Amino acid sequence: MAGAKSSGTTELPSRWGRGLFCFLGPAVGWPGVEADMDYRKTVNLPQTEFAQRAGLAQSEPPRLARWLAEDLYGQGLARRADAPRYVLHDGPPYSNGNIHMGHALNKILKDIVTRYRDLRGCYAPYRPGWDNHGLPIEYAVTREFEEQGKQLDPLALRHACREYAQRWIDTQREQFKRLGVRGDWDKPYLTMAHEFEADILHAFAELAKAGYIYRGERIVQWAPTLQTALADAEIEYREKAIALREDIDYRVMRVGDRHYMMADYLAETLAGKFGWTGAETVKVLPGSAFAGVVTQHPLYERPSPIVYADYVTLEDGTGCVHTAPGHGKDDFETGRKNGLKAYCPVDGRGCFTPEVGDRLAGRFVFKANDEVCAMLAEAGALLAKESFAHQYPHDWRAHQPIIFRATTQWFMNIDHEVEGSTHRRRAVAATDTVDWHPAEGHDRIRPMIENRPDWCLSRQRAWGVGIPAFYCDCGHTVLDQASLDSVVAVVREQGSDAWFELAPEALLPADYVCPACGAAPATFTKETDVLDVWFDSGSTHQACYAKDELPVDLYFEGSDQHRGWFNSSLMVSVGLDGRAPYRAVVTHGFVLDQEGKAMSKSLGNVVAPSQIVDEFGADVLRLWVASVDFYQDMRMGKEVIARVTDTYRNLRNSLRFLLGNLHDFDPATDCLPIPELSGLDRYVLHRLERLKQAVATAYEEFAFHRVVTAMQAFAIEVSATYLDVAKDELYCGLPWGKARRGLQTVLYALCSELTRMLAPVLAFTADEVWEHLPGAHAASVHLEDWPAAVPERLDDSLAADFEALLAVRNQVKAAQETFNADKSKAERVNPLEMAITITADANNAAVLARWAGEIRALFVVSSVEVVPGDEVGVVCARAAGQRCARSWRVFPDADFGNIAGHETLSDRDALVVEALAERGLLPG
RNA sequence: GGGCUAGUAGCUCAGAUGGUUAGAGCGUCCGGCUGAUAACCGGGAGGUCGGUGGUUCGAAUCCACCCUGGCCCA
Repeated sequence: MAGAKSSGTTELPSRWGRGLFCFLGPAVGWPGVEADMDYRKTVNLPQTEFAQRAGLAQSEPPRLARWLAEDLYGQGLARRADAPRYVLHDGPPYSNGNIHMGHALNKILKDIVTRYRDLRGCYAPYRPGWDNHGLPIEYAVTREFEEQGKQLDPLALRHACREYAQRWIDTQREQFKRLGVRGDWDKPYLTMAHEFEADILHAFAELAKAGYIYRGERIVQWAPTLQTALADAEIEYREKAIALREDIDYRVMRVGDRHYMMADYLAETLAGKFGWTGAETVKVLPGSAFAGVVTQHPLYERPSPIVYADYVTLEDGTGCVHTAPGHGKDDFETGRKNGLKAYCPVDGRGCFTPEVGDRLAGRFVFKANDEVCAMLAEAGALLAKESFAHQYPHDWRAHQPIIFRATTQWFMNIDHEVEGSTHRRRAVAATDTVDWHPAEGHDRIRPMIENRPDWCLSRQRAWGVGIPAFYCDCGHTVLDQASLDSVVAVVREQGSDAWFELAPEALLPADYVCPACGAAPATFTKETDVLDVWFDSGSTHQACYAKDELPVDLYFEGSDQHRGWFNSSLMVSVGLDGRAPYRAVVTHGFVLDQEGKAMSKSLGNVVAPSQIVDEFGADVLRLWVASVDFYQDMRMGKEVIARVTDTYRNLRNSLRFLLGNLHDFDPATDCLPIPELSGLDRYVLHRLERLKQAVATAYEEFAFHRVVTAMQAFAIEVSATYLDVAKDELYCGLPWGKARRGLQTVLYALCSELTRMLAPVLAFTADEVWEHLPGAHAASVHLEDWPAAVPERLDDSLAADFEALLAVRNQVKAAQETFNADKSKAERVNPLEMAITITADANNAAVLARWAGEIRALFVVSSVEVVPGDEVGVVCARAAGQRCARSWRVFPDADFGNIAGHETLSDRDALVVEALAERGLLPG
């Protein structure tokens, strides 16, 4: 209103005066008939600039920009320079694509951890990283160029991949920053950085020197479309009808002049399928009777021995399963047990080689099935064919069926013998020293290490760190200390492109010659495989930390990383340092949709973090992250976010109310010592102290949902049992009086401490609260310390009393409801205007008597009388007396209207108004 | 197909070693307040504890099987 300004503000000495009256309307006569309206202006209502409605989507970006401009992260670390270190090592996301909810969850969880550790006084840096090499990027880039009709040579392809990776790093970096994740965003670690590539190579070189690395024949999962061997992680399984099974087993039957053999159990069924009539059983033999029998291949002049394998079943087929050791993992194992060679007449494109004859040569294996069937039929070896639904492995990029090939690859020997033990046993033992959260994580990774195969490190790709091996014409493979050290040095200088660009003699020491034949490097050829990207990420701890900084305190990733990063890092670390690279590992589950289904593009149920951030703000997303039990899978959807938003608003409003009632409070001069506080004040501080302990424990245990649950429950409880109770004194009491200052002392403690406790989660909002908090404090809540323990606040006997009082209070509330239940609206009595009579047993009566001075306020009624009885009972009535025009409470006649000039006020209120007048603090 | 894991009110979570009518907060409904107001206070309703069958005097808690999800693997 226009008059507000013209009326002016009285020049006042106290903060209180400025705060209270700056908004007052035009001067009004005093006292007068319009007194009711005027008294309203003497009421000390909450004031704060802290908005009720957050508008986070708008307010967060500028706040974030300020943090970054002021290098809040750097400032925070600087103040902890000499503090104990707490290092969380970031698992690098792959630099490809926009971030999804899983990324957001992971980064926010890490941020909560580092912010909490920082608050607790640790030097807790966070250096984000990115995983850059690898097939997905190479594949995407290759396709981009293919669409333009271009094909790149390896070096040009690598450059394009590098640029592509860098673009996504920049995009993801901004997306992560927007979540409020604090860290060294200007100096992330990148696995494609030259130094880093050299470190990866160094890790490989050290393992090679220690004898872990070998080159061997191995069945690999080969993606014909991509023309590469794939890691286990790059395989997915899809249903596909592909199987044709050929036979041998139990019953021998004669049909015409031919004899057949098949599973006895299936014989009748099969006879029907084959349309046999008059087939006679010649003999039934146990499978074991065929040991050593060698058969003739139906198509080629080749023997086919009979072997045993447990994957033969009687569900389908004939009980006789074609086994090709060169083309399947199970087959390969069976072949190995029986000394069979891995025969592999298939090239890298997935096509048959000329070995198999003209009819099949050059044909893609999956398209040759019909031809193979035709050949079998012509040979008289095909009786019937059937299709079966069967899970078959597909590559994860092109989603095409993979094939199995026996090829030459580089490996890490997991059973390498070390110090009288083996690498595998040492790795398993290393997991025993790690704190796994949840504990089942240990049960999950242990069998994976116990059973994992050797690590195939080779990838037939361009975008990666080249495996630094040379081959001499004499047949010798060069991979020794001198050659390795030399290549690492060159790569450290020039990046891993050097491996692809330079000739062998430029990569090797000047005087290097083949150790076997003495030939000069000029005749060497270089290995063309690059390292598996899991080796890159498995080496990050080697690249990011000095030996004396390992192991780091924490790895915190999705539970899929038991097989991934936790595993690969462990392999490298145990190999090089003989121990795990982490002291503790925390894992989280996956983000599902509202119905509990995995999010997928095809289901159309994907919720992107940007959707939540743009509509509700990062703090709401952070609060969601903190409010779920992340050990399990988490659901995300409309209802979930709506509830989180409610929680956010409740917390925000509670803090706002605290701030609003501290507008005239200076903690430096106005705080009261604990003994001078009311019982209820002290009870609330006791509760705050207990909350602080519980919340700290929850943070320590990574149980952030317990942080949120406890804090919200506390906010609700305090709001109903304290803040609501305190309003009369806060608004109407003597502003500088002891009672009100006592309340404010507690309110200040609540605001200051709850905000800091919330800061790791509500990074933005806590910072905003801090701007409005009175008194001296750091510029940002993120430069503060965790609220110190105040043992003097703890008082269990006081707490017991107040818990009893609150139990009585519940009965009072229920009685008040009953009292009004069957009354018309006009007859109902506002609880504040009730006089209640409490019947109480001896124990409760004693407690009520002990706090006689506080129970009227605590029960938020006009008067309380306690009478002895057998059990607690409450009787309600309309209070006798008069309603104060200022405080709206009903006072007994004796306490009302006795102050001249304030006949419509209680004596308490009248005296407050007089006191204000005395100090010249009245409007007008 | 194998390993690990989950399924408690609409939502998010509690519910040692099996034992009174399974709890909390939010939401919902009803009421109050209108001096925290797109707030605040009070009260009520809501659960066959995924299903079935067992063990037991007694099970959300133990066993078996099944269903529906999730991660990893084959």
